[in-house]
This record gives sequence, structure tokens and C-alpha cells, in this order.
Amino acid sequence: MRMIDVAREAGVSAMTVSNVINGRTGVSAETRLRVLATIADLGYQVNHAARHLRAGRTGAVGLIVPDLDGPYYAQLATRLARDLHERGLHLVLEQTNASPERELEAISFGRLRMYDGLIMSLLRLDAADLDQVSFETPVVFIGERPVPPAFDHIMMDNVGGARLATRHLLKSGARRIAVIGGRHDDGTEDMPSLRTRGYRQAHAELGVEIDPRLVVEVESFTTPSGFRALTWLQESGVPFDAVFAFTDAAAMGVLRALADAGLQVPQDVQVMGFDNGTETEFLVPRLSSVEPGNGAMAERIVELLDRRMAAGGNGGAEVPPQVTTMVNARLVLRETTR
Amino acid sequence: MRMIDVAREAGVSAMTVSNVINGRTGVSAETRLRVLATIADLGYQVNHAARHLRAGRTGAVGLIVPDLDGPYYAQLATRLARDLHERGLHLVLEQTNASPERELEAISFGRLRMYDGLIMSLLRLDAADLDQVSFETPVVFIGERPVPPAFDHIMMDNVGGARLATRHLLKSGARRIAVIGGRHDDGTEDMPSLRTRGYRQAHAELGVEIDPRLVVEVESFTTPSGFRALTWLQESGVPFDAVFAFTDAAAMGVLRALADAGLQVPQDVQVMGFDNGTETEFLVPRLSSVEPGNGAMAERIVELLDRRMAAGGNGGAEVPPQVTTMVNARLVLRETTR
DNA sequence: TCACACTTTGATAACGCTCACATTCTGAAT
DNA sequence: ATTCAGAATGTGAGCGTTATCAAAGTGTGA
Repeated sequence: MRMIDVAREAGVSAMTVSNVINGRTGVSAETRLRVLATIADLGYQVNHAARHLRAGRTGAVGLIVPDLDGPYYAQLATRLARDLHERGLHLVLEQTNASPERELEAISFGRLRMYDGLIMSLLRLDAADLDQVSFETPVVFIGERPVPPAFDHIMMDNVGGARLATRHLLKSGARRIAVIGGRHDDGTEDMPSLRTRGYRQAHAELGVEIDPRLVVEVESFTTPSGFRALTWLQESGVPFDAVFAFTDAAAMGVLRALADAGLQVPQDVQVMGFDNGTETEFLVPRLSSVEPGNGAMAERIVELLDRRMAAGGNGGAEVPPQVTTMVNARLVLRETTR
Repeated sequence: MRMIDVAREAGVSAMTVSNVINGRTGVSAETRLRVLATIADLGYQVNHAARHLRAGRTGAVGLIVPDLDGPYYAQLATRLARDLHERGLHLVLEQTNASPERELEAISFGRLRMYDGLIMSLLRLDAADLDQVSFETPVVFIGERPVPPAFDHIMMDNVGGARLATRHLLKSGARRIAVIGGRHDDGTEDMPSLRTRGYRQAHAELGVEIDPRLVVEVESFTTPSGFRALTWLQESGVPFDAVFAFTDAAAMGVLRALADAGLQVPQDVQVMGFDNGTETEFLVPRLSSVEPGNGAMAERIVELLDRRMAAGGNGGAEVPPQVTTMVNARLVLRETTR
């Protein structure tokens, strides 16, 4: 079943059928109706491959994320899929497992051409690696790795959110806030560094000293990782009266480790997460968390991508690249804080 | 940059380049090396759209699931993506939000052609709806909805797993086991009915009566749904000494509701989940669960799909459709059971 | 009646690849 | 030398769509 078959049946040319299907102007209402009826009649469906080959459009948007088993990206994917579906686009998922090779592979030219647009969360690659890649495909980067200036980039309000969370803990009496995923050096502009910066700012503002032993670096921000980090901290004998975990997933591991240690939350130790995922509401005890504006962020991503897809490519003069930092982080206080 | 450009540069025809790229026989080692060198030299990448149009292959496998924000499908997707990647295939995700319209849309002919193969988890559609759809694309169904006999179908050991779980609860002294997601009628062959059947079998074997009020039907198997179900049960005043939730996600909601009610787990009430997701290990208390053989299931899915993709289509005489029921369900006992 | 603008429709040629088949080459057997 | 099998390589067509531009149809004013 090809377009030409529909055309023959409707007594028009393939071009007219194409025009009807793509909503182009220059088709009389009468013809349009006849063609539409024939399409419905024959149950015709366009061949995406042919359209892609000829027109260079695929109708698919790639989302490249480090993992999907954690709650954060799965929830982001769900939101994005919904928003893109409204615009007639598909979401195709690729996982990199946070490996630089897989990140590079995912943005390789051949792969890129599979998509009309790309939403990419980098964890390992940085600007230098990206410079080699010439993006004709519109891309929106999310996350905190530095990105070449030609690209759209959306970041959470990491500093602000972390500052807010830390202020709250300090004001509620905590004086020794362990930070799971923090960084000792403030050199890089990645998520851990930025959130640590907010943590430090809040301490500075309220005049509280930070014991560097409270800053626990971790390899990943998963639940097992959070569990291990807190177990290690506990065993190392450093006293603490609050824990700020840089993701909800890690906070879940922290809660588990605290329960194992027989510590009461929030009486003995307060706990704060980051992301405000749907699961926080159901943990025991319910996790207080930083809501970074997840819904607004997904909308903004799709909006930026749409704009750039309409324009054609990245860094064009017509559509200057946007760097958006979400600024609406707020706290959602539940049972793990006083 | 086209294949013909590589061919010209290497002093061969496009067909030879194609043969090299696709690993076909009939190319001398010398020529192959020269072509490969030229490809690397020019940085050539095949155009998937053209290949797809001409050869009818896409290199992509679709996974159609009701949701991704819950842990179960996200973890399944992660496993599948890994196994498929090993075979040079992509995983493309589509969510149906458990709506029949979206399920039908996902298996519509036009969509199907985007994929070399499809892994489909049905929740709402049944055999009658599927009969209308002529599948040329290889499909493997997962989950418990009945499926036309022409298709491959993989099911968990629902009855066995539920029986195992219920036996354990009964043997550890429970006499009033609430079942979240159970079915009162045993008519349909879907997941809730099958697991309820295992629950009934275990009771029959050990000669324990079931109070029908303990069988709580739910709309979905999410955490909020589990929470609501248990809250409702609690408020309705029906006594119970154990809860068997048909998914870990629902069990998580149950644990939260029990904590709200001030009930101790497992002293007052034992809790058992199903799926043995990665999060069970970190809940407070750690959730005992039925491990249905998730890893083996993902492998089996890919294996079946691969076989059928090699063969061409569904229900062919050469490759008779397989209905596989995984039989290796086992219990993983943690802290929510005695 | 004719010229002219404007709207609607159609013919043709790609897009880049691979299938089917044709051709050339190699070396051993006759 | 000649034949021939088998391996290596090339030729040409066409997958289904859409961009371009040409052609036909429609109506208006001189």
C-alpha cells in the first residue's frame, strides 16, 4: 500500500496525497476530503523510512540518559514522552550507563541522524569531546556538565536548591550536616560541585563552620551508593546530626543505613533529599526533598527543542542558543526534617 | 558522504562497500581492508533511512509498556536494552499509560514498521483486538493477557510464585492474609487472577479458609494504589495479620500505610511483595518478595525475538510460536516476614 | 475575445542504499 | 591452449516519499 495507490484510487496524483497528509496549502477542500476518505478507506499509512530518506525527518526524538532504573530519569522520560506525544513526536531512549564511550557513541553522527532532535544528559563527556561532534541535529543538553556555547542547555537551580535545603536544616538546629555526594574542591561545574556550593553558601550565610569530614564523595547517586556512603561515615565515627543527599535515590539508601544504625529520623538525624521524586511520599519516614521544578523543566526542554527543530540546527544565527537555569527550586518538607 | 563516495575513493563499487559493511562473504581480505580503511578515513556512516527503505530493516526493537515511572518496567527496559545492545539492536520505548487506545495505536501497522521487532506488554487489549492486526513484524508478548496462538508469549510463574509466597506466610503463622490486587472471580487469565489462584491454592493445600473481604481489588499496581488499598482495608475494620501485594510497588504503599496505622512489620503484620525489584533491599523494613526470574526472563525475551526476527514473521510454519512460562520463581525473604 | 494573475494539480527526479543478476577474474583440470 | 567452476566485483533498478517546477484550470478586467 503506497501513496500512489491511494492517489490512483482517489483519482489524483501522489503529490496531492502527500500534500493532504502533510497539511500543505494548495489543495482544494473538495480534493482534500476525497483523499482523506480514500486514505481511511484503504487504511493507508505513510512509510516512515521513505519519508525519512526523502525529507530527512524521522518524527523521533532521542533521549540519552545514564540510567533508567533509578527513579529520576525514568520519571523525566515519562514526562517528556507525554509532552512530545502531544506534538506528534516519539521518544526513543538510549542508556549510556554513565560510560564515556557509550555517551560518545550515542552522539555519533550516524546515530544522530536517526532523530529529529536529541535530549542529552551528559555525565562524563565535556565540552572538548563535544567540539569534535558537528551537530546538525537539534540538541538540548540537560545537566550540569559544561557544554559548547553553540548549544541549548538547561540546568536545574542546583546552587539555589542546595542552599535552600541546607538553610532549612541549619535553621532547624542542625550543626553537623553530612553531605552525600559533595565535593571537596570547587573546580568543576558539575552537579555535585554546584550543590556543594549551595551547601557552603548556606553555612557561610549563617556563620556555621563545615567539618570537611562531613563532605562524603560518592561514585554514583544511586540507592546502594547512598547506603554505602552513610555506612562508611557511620563507621568512621564522624558525628553528624543531619544528612543532605544529593538525590532522592541516595537518600533512600541513607534512610536504610540510618535504620540499621538504630538512629531515629528526624529526632537523632534529619535527612533531606533532592529531586522530589514520586517515591519520596511513600518512604518510611516520608522524605523531605528539594523540588527542582521537574514539570516545568520537561516543558522547557520540549519548548527549546521544538524551537530549534523548527529552525533547523544548532547555534544558528536565527536562533541563538539559550542557557536556561531553572530558578524555581523549592523545599517540600515531609517527615525526615524537623 | 555516501557509500558511492567511499567506493570511488577505495576504487571499488558501492556494492562492495555495502558487502564489507554488512559482513557479507565474497569480498577478498585485501579489498575489505582497503574499504575499511577508507571508511575510517572519510568517517563514513551508513544512512539508516536509506537502508531501512531498501532492505526493510531498522535495527530497532520497540518495547511497549504501560508505564516507566514504576520500578518494574524501568528495570526490565534496562535489562532488555543491555541484552539487545549486545546484538547490535536499539531499544525504543513507548508508553501506553495502560490505555487501550494507546495500546492499539502502538501496534498499528504504521508504527510497527518502525521496528524490526516488538516486545509488547499488554494490559488492556485482548486476543480479539489483536486478531485484527496483521503482524508481519516479529512480536513477543509479555504479561498475562491471552494472546492469539500465532504469537510468542512469555509469562511469569504467577501461580507458582503466589503459591510459594502464600504458603510461606501461612506456615509462618499468618491466618488472615490480605491480598492487594486480588480478584474475586477466577474467570480471566490475567496477572491478578493468576496470582490470586496461587493464593487460593496455597490456602486449599494447608486447609485454611479465605475471608473474601481480604481480597482487595485495585485499579493499578502502583505505590499510591497500594497505599489507598491498605488504608481502605484498615478503615473497613477487617482484621488481617499479613499482606500479600501483587507488586513491589504496591507493597511499598502498603508498608507506608501500615506505618501510618502504627502497625509493626512483621510483628503485627507480615508483608510480601512480588517482582523482587532492586528497591526492596532498601525499604524500611526490607521487603520480602517473590523473585520471578527477571534476568532469565529478559534473556528469554531477546532469544525468542531474535529467533523470530531471523525467521521473518509471526506464526510461520518454520518457527512455531512458543508460549513460555517461567518456572523458576523463588522467595527472597527479608525483614517484612517472620 | 484576450491577456494576466492566481489557484490547483501533476510529472519528474532525486534521497542512499541493497537485491538480483551479470560480468570479470583466478587458477586448476582437460 | 581451452574449458570451466568458483570466487570476487560490478551494473542497474527500485524501495516510497517529497521538492521543484511546469502545466492546466479559474476567474477578472480591459
